[in-house]
Amino acid sequence: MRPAKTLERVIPIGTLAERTGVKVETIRYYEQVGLLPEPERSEGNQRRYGRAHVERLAFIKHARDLGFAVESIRTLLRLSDTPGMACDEAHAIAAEHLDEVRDKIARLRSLEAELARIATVCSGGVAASDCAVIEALADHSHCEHHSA
Amino acid sequence: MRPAKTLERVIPIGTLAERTGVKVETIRYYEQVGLLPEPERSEGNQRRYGRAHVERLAFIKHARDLGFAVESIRTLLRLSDTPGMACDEAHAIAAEHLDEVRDKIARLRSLEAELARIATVCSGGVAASDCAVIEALADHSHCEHHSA
DNA sequence: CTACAACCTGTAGCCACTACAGCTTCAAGA
DNA sequence: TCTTGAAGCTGTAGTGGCTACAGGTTGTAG
Repeated sequence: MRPAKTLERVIPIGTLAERTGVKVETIRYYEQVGLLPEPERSEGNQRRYGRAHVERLAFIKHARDLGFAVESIRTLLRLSDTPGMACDEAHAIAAEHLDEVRDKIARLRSLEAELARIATVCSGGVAASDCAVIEALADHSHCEHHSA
Repeated sequence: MRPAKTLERVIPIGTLAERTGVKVETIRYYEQVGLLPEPERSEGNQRRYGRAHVERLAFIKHARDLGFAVESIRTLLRLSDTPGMACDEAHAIAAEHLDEVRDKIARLRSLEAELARIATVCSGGVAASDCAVIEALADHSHCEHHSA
């Protein structure tokens, strides 16, 4: 007897989407940009995926969720495909991305501080000519933040 | 005698760019999407800006630096143009944006934590088959983070 | 008057999708 | 076996907020 549906050896794109949490259109996009290898096709030209695709797409999704750029993921996948290759490069990509994330957090925190200041002063209800939000945006003098 | 160049009443786009820190192309873009009103033109069809444009562009730049979407800025500008209008809306926009920024910070912090974990374990030099970065991305099991 | 920087318009590209139009295929029920 | 409707297909265009050209015109200092 054949295995239950959720354990089948080849699955269509919709099932792959469900199983990985990646949308159908996004899966086709990943194929188009060369992240996901082209799968076999049914007689009627529909994509049929196997276990390897599920794993690879899960890898991609995990990396995307962590904010890695598609270009970085391409490199990470290449590294994971060549097991003899040194891990230095993967480590460098992760470390660099971590730096970027930390930078982004720092910048957002300074935005948060200024926004909080602006939003607190103005509690609404006043005429716009006196609105602290508008005034704060119009007047750049007493703020020391930097461009994004 | 005429005033010094930096104090002139009408300025070309390049000077406006210098004075506000907004690139020439971006200024034209803001005009195109209706954030900055169309200025007068010279006889030769070149844009000539006045004091009001400098102020409005500074407002826009400040708001963009704070991460406000162009659409929000459009509303904020409209509010600042109608001085009788209540400030509630401006306050709501700022408060909502502050919420978004805080959300973003929270999400980035959880990314940071996982990236730090991944990057620390793997210090490079090992073969990719044993690389903690690759493994962590391939194996989703011991991580509880959520999609972006 | 000449040279050259600065300006002009319009279009295409960036990232990582997302949405749609207009078609074909698959699979389950009658 | 036939029908129906969900799911699949390709290709194109749109998102946001710019940025980067190409190929021309204007402004201005020497």
